[in-house]
Formats: sequence, C-alpha cells, structure tokens
Amino acid sequence: MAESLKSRTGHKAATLADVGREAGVSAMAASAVLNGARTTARISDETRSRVLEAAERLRYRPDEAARALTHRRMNTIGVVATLLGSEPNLYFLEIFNGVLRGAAAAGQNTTVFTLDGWDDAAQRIARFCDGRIDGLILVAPMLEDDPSTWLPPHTPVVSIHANREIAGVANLESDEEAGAFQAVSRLLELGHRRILHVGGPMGSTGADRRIDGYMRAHEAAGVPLLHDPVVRDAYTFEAGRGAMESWLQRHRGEELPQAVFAGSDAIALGCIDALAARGLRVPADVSVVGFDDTLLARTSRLATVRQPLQQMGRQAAEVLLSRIETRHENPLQRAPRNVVLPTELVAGATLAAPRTAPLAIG
Amino acid sequence: MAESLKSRTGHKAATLADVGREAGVSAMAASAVLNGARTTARISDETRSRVLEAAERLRYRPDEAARALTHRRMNTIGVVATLLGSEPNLYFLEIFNGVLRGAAAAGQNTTVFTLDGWDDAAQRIARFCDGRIDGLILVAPMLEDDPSTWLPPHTPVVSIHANREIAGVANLESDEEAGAFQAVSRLLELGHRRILHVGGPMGSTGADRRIDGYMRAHEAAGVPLLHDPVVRDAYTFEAGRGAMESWLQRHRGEELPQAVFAGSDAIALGCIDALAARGLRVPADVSVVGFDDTLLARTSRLATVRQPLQQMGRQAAEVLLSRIETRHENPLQRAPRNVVLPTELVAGATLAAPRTAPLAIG
DNA sequence: TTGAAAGCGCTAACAA
DNA sequence: TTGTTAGCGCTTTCAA
Repeated sequence: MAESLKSRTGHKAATLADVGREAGVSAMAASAVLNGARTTARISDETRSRVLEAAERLRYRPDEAARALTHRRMNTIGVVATLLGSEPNLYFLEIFNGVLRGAAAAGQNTTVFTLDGWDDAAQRIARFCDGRIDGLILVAPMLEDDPSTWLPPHTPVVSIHANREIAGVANLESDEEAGAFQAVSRLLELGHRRILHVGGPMGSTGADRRIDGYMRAHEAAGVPLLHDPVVRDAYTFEAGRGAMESWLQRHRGEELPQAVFAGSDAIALGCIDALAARGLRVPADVSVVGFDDTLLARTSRLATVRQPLQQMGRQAAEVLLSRIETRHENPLQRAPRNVVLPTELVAGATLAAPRTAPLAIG
Repeated sequence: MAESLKSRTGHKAATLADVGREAGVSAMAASAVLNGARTTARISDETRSRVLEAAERLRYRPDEAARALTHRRMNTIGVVATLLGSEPNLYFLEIFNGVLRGAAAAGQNTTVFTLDGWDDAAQRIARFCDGRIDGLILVAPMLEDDPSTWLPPHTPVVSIHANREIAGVANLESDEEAGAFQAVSRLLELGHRRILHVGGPMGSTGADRRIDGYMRAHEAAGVPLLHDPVVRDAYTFEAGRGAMESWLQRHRGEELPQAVFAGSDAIALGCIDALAARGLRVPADVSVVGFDDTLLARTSRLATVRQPLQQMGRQAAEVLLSRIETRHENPLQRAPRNVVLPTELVAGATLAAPRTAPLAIG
C-alpha cells in the first residue's frame, strides 16, 4: 500500500516528450500514436508498439488543458443555475440530470456554475468560462436583466425557461400555460368551484403563465374566481406551507377552498402539510395538484402537471453541442430558436370530487 | 439586437497580445495589469489605464485553458458518481450540493463525471481527468474493486462513503451503525417488538452497517428478531415498494409487523406506499423510519436517521482543496485520513406506539 | 518601468 | 515513415 500510495503521489506526470524519449522517438511520433486519429502520418508498427509500451510504463495521460489549448475545444459544457437557500432544488436537479446524460452521450463533460443570485453572475461567469467550456446552458427561470452584456462572447449559449428573450440564444421551454389550464380544467370538471392558486414568486414568467392558465380555465368554464384567488411566494415547501396557512388564517370562518392548484410540487406538499396540521385530509376534504412532476410528486402520489424537465435538459445539451460544432459558420444560420415542449396532467392520489357538504375554515 | 447578436458570435476572442497592441504596449505588460498579482513588476499608471481601457474596448477575457497550462492549476474539482437508472438520486444531490458550496466558497468550479456503473470508470475517468481538474471527489458507496489502479496518478482524491479502503485517499463517512442502532432502539422503547428491516442492496457497506445496528439494538434490548427480519434491494422508492409488498405476500395470514426500519428515505416511502395500497395507515397501524434525511423525508414528515450529507460534501471539498494546496509537499503528511461524522434520529410524523390489538396480514 | 525570450504540453504543417 | 519547426495564450525570468 505504501508502494501504491507513492505511485499515486509522485510529483510529475509523464509528458509526450518523456514518452518519446523513453521509446527513442520524437514527441510527435508519440502524439500520433497515442492521440492522433487526426494526423495523416503513418507510423510503423515497430514505433507504435514501442511508444505504446513506453506510455504504459510511464503511465502516460494526456494533459487535457494542453490539448484544449491547441484544439480550442475543452469537451466540456457549463451549466449555470442559481442555488438559493440550502434546500436542494429538484426542478434544477431533473434538468441537470438530463444535461448530464446528453453531454455524456456525446462524450462531453459538464461543469456547474452556481450563483447565489443573478447579481454576481456577470463577474463569476465571465471569470470562469472562457477557454474552460465550449458552451453554456442557462437555467434561467428567474433571470431578470439582460445577460447578453455579460455572457461570454464567442461562446454558444442555450437557455432553459429563460424569463426574457436573450439575443442570439436558443431557448427551450414548456407550455406552462396549457399545463395549468389542463389541471384547473380537470378540477372544474370534477365539480370544484372554489379553487385556490398558491403560485410561484413575482418576477417568474413561469409563475405568471401558470396563473394565466388558471384564469383561462375559469373563464372557459364560466366559473367565477374564488375571492382572493392567488397567493404567491417562493417555489419551496416552506413557502407553500406558509402561504397556505396564512391564507387560511386570513379567511377564517369562511368556506374552505375545495381544491388547491399549486405552482410547484414542493409548494403543493407544503400546502398539504398546512392542511394536515389542521386535521384536513387530502383529497377527501381538499384536492391538490402540483406542478413539475419532480421526484417529490412521484414519491407522494401527488397529482401534478408534468413538464419534461429531464428531456429538456438533454435536448438543451444536444442543441448546444450542435451549435458548438457549427460555431465557426455563419451566425445567421443559428438565429434564436425557441422550442416549446408539451406539458401534461399526471393523475395522482390527491385528486377527488369535492365534498358534498362544504367545510368552514376553523 | 442584430448588433448584440453579432458581438456575441464573432469568431475570435481578443488575446493579451491584441490588448497590448491596442494599448501600444507589450503583451506582458498587459498580462501584469490584467491578471498579475504575482509579478513584481511595477506598471506606470499611464500604462495601466491604457491597458485597462484597451481590454474593455476589446472585451478581453483571459483564456482559462492557457492559464491552466502555465499555472498547472485549473481551479476546478471533479466529482464522480454513478447515476443509475433515470431517477434522480437525492443522496447524491445532497452531497453534491455541499461540494458545490465548498468549492464555490474557495472560488473553485466543479465538474461532474457520471458513470453508468463502476465498470467503465477506469477508462472514462482517466480520459477526462488529467489537466482538467485539480482533484477528485469519489462518491463511492457502491464501489467494488480497488480504484487505485485507475485513479489518475498525481491527482489528490477524497472519497465519501467509500465501500473499501483506497490507498492514499482520505475518506469521509458517517456513523451509520450508530444511527441504525438509535432508530431501532427508539422503536423498541416505544414498545415495538416486530420490526422489519427493508434495507439497501448487497455489496453496499452502508447497507451492511445499518443491518448491524438493527441487530445490535435488538440484542441490547434483549428482544428476539422477527422471523425473516431483513430484506434487501436497491435504495429506491420502487424497490422499497416491491420489497414490502412481496414480504407481505410471503407472510400472508401472519401477524403484521408493528414497524419498518428502512434503509433509505426512498425505500421508506415505497414501503408506506405499499402499506397504503392495502389500506394500512402510518403510523397508526405501522410505524416507519427512513434513513438519510434527504429532501424526501423533510417534505413528507418522515421519521429518519439524519446523515449530514451536505456537510459531508462541503467538508470533502475542503479536505480536497487543502490536499491540492499541499500536493507538492511530502506525501506522507497526507496519509489516508478517515473522518466519521455523527448521525442522529430525526423525529417525524411516522413514528408512534404500536397498536394495542395486533393486525393480521390480509 | 518595460520588453524580449523561453516554455507550459500538445499538435498541425512541412521537410527530410 | 519520421523528425523539425512553429505556435495555441499566458506567465515568468531576466535583461534593458
């Protein structure tokens, strides 16, 4: 073990020159043998086997930084996301999962840039991007100002759920309005008439669109909105619980909503928790529908609106990689492209017909 | 917008030489002004401001690959994990979250290497590591063979929950046996006598240790084990559901277990789902305790054993970074170090005293 | 205070 | 078939 430890901690890695010397040939011959599919040079079997042997003996590994420098290609894509608070963000995770798979399928690596908010994005991204990644995926549902001033120039970029249009950047999103419309329409079909929406934060276009769908479903069904129909806060469990509880307090003595349409799965579970704390049962007393179809929904049999997050991540990686391949061609060919993926309602165990006898808020 | 699009897609980024030329000074003067805290050279204010201005005008960004080549430092750490199936792995996510934070706090980036299994690890890791990352974190709860043959030499490595000892690698783990002991002891204190364990897969040291704790708690309390006390499968929701259901089928007509101690939170939720499908209530009919304290536990008020996963990730990054700093010093100073972090039982809503009247399995 | 030169490890083009 | 040369962009001597 001391032996093995030592071999793993020696100071210097072998270079191509070392391998060449060991094999008694030039560094470039070694390069051609070990890394070069690209070169036209033919190498004799004699030389080839000596190089291979020397490389093995020296445990040669190509230095990827050096290769990147000459190839102008790092074989790595970057993903930028905000990581707020200490709670893991499943929305991001699902997307990230897809990006990883898409990148891995093309033999590419993925590096992550996390931001505490978009304020320091300009500096941090700029400092870490150039030359280190070949392209960037922006998971940007909360992006406020135009990033085109600080995005690394000369770097292909694809965004997911961008909150705004970004010059020269392809965007992937899902049809959130339609998903919300579908979910709320289903609730209305089941007979619900008092449907509360506990949505995502101000400044999120996605949250706005879910509200739009919620409204449109009511209009289409000719059902008037509940009084004080929409409350908004962060996309988290805690925020959902807090929002639900304070809505109930605010409307004490009134009739209980028959259903809750939540802006995310985490919010939905928070709402369920707040209801349970008051002894209310889901779906017997109140139906609940979430949004996103993250792992959370699947492990709690939550009815939800599925966005194909993993697929979006994978597709973002694919679009990005194709842009990286063609980056030296005419920029006009890759004008902003906007891909909208479908959403769908996923049945769960939190959906039922409304109670026959309405409940009052205690 | 066409303007901005164009500026983001020009073919070549400005180099230091360009900046120097634009400012009428040498490239190295530009380097000293823009990147050099290291150099002793003094630059006149005149030159400095001209360089700064030129850099601004040309939107100069240092090429990190080139810097890495000269500095022998990429400012990036790698994280290796297996990503089995399509389901996101919250265990990994929590750790990863911590790693990201630890790395970000030190101004470092993180790149992810995912493997479909440890079989292709040797090749993939080797191909992607050298020169591209400064150190590696191995999240290796399922690692089977000795990786020291394929680990990149000259690269500092830290493992988390390594399934085996790895030469020259510091390992972080948590006291899983004690956590399991604590959880099962608590169930016994509550009066439970028939406690089933639905554990993690064969080949996982962590799963073994949880079983050890489960056994020891029974011994310490002088309570005999249930008949057919332990079933094992993957750490997932589906596996938990399946294992629970088939155990129940196998023991049809016998007395229902009073409690289930699960090998992970996902398994626990799967068990709850299988119980619910038979109309059994948690915790009224059966108590359930999970393991890990992932997001899943927190959003479902599952009683669980908390492992400080995020902290482990963060600490792994810190240990790794300190090893990277000292990598050129005497290797003996950084002999394998093993850090064991404490676990603790987290109360939830799935724990109660056993029923007074036992139930039979239907 | 500044510039010229050499080199990090690898590779593409050209000569031998 | 092989070796030489030059250069990717940046930094670090060392000399001016």
